[in-house]
Parts: sequence; structure tokens; C-alpha cells
Amino acid sequence: MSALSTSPGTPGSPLQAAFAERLIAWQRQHGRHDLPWQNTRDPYRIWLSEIMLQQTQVSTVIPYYAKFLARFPDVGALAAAPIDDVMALWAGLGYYSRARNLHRCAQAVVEQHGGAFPASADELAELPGIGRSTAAAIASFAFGARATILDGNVKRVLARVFGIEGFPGEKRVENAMWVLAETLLPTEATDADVSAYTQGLMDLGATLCVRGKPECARCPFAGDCVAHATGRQRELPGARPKKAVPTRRTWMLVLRDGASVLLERRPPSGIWGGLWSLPEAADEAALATRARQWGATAEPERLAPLTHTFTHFKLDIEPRVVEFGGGAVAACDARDEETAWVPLGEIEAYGVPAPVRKLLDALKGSLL
DNA sequence: TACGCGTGGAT
DNA sequence: TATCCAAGCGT
Repeated sequence: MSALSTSPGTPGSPLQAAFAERLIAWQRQHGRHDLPWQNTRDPYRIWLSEIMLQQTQVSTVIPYYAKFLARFPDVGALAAAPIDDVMALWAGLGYYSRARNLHRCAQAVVEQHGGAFPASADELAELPGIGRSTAAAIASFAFGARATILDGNVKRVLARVFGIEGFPGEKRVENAMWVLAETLLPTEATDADVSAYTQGLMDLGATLCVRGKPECARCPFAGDCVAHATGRQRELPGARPKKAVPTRRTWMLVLRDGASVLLERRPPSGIWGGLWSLPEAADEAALATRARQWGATAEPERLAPLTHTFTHFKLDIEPRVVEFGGGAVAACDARDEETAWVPLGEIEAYGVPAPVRKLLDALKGSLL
């Protein structure tokens, strides 16, 4: 007997029937209505925002969203842009496969759908970078489709209100939540505003039913909430299983020619896939060898090390700087598709990982 | 199916 | 400071 089948969220319960109606009423009065991607039904804008918001907080997304809209006002403009321009604009936002899929998706919409996003969640979910939840969000916001999302906000709300045990990242728990979320959708008969319902799910989780200190006193479901009734808000949803975070170490070469540095294009997959970064090596000696191969004559000098923490590992970066010894930049043939000499003042034109950007910004400051 | 994939905000 | 994890997806 699972927790789900004994909870107040059992299909047919009073709350199950009233959930959508109450949520929509709450959203209209207390939800968010002025985010930059709201008050439009333009699928392009909604899609762009939803991709950026994957695993990323609203406050972080806002400036990136504005930059993208200004540079790429519609899906055609984005599809026609070089991928390097897209990566450069995305740099700093993280999860770079999103940017590559964003570009691929724009091209698919232009080439396969005549420039118009398909209107159903099922069709949207076939496009690159659009999974089940994002497809439902776009379909409901842009087209009023009756489809449910299941993001981190919804998982938290469902786990608490309906008392669903277990870590929602676990497949078995997530599947149960998808089933429950489907049953909670407003019925066809009510002719409800599905976009208000979807926004309500997000808003409730983002503004009241937050992880730290949920504001149960203001919650429309407090009277029916399992977590509230049992004082288990802090324990629901179930925590992610702890795992040790490994530490990796890498040596980065700042090959400097005046105020320009050499950047390398990273492979399309893996960490920082598709971005431009400094040449790397696995140890000090290997880096010195690479420096000589580029034409450096002196030994690379130590710069202040930095650490960068990812979700799944910690990276210790040992930067070394050396003056380019080859004279003219053209001498080492470093201007192909994979390498580029970049003036420190033009780094933002390249997609560069956040810690590398910080390192180069500091170097630029020291040269002034 | 579990895991790899970024960065910065919140506590 | 350390830890968690945010409007998830692809493989």
C-alpha cells in the first residue's frame, strides 16, 4: 500500500475535485502577473523563457531573456544566427546543451513547421530541448491546451499537500506524481483558463510553498495539506540521497600576446560543451609542453588558483600565464574553427565558461 | 533507469 | 562556510 493511495489526494476525494478551481482563484488574486514572459501568447517568447527557466531561477533568467529577445526577436532570427552567437549570449547561464538545443529547435520550427510552433504538447515534446513538462507549459500558456507540467514547484506542492513520500527525482515517485498531476487538471467541462492553472502551480510553489519556510497561513490548501496537518513541511518532498562530490584538478594556459589570449573551442558534448575556453592540461608538465608547442619560450608563470563548484563535482583550476613567443599571431596558424586569438576586451563576443570569464576579467584588470 | 550537465541564490 | 537546489532534458 503506497502513501499515495492512502492520502487525501486519492482520486475522488473532495480536494481532488476542488483543486483546480481553488488554485485558479488563488492565482488570479495572489499569483504573479508581471514577469517579462507573461501577458503574451507568443509561443516564441514563452518557449524561450521556459527553456531558460529549466533548473534556473527567475532572477537569473531575466537579463538573459532580455538580451535574447533584443538580438533574436523571433524564431526566424534565432534559427538564422550562427551557433557561436547563440552560445556567446547564453554564456554564464549554464547547462549549455540548452543553448545548442534552443538553436536546433528554432531551425526545426522554421524548416519543419513553417516557422510556427506546433500547438499540442505532444508535438512540442518532439522538438529538441522540449521535454514533457516544458511542452505542457508552452502548450498551456501559448495555446490554452489542457496539459500538466511537473517541475520542481509542482513536485514540492504535490508532495506536501498529498503527502507523497520519497525523493521526486526517483522514477517511481515521479511517475506517481505525473499520474496525480493529470487527475488534478481542470476538467474539459469547466472551460477553465488552463494557463492560469499552470501559472498557479508554479506561483504557489515559488512564492508560498517554498522549500525553506512555507507560508502555510496564506495557502489555499492549508486545510487539506498532509504536510501542514502533520508538521512535516520540512521533510516533504523527500531529500535527494547524499553523494560525495569528487574534486577534479585542471591546469589552464593563458597564452598572452599583448592584450589578446588564445581560446580553444571545446567539444560539443561534456562539460562546457561548445563553449570557448583556455587550453587545458592534466598537469603542470603537460601544460608547459602545450605552451612550447604554441611557440612560448619562457616557462608559464603561476596565477592565483580558483575553484569552481558544479552540481556533481568540484573543479580546482591552476592557471598559468606565458607570453606568446612566436611574434606575429598568424605565425602559429591559430585562427581556424577550433582556436582564436581574442582581445581581452572582446571576450563577451565568445561563449566562455563563467570561471574562465572571471579569470580573464581579473587578468584584464591587472593589465590596465 | 540513473546519471551528466552550470551557475548563482538562499539559508 | 557548506549545502541544497532552481519553471528538466537527453542519453
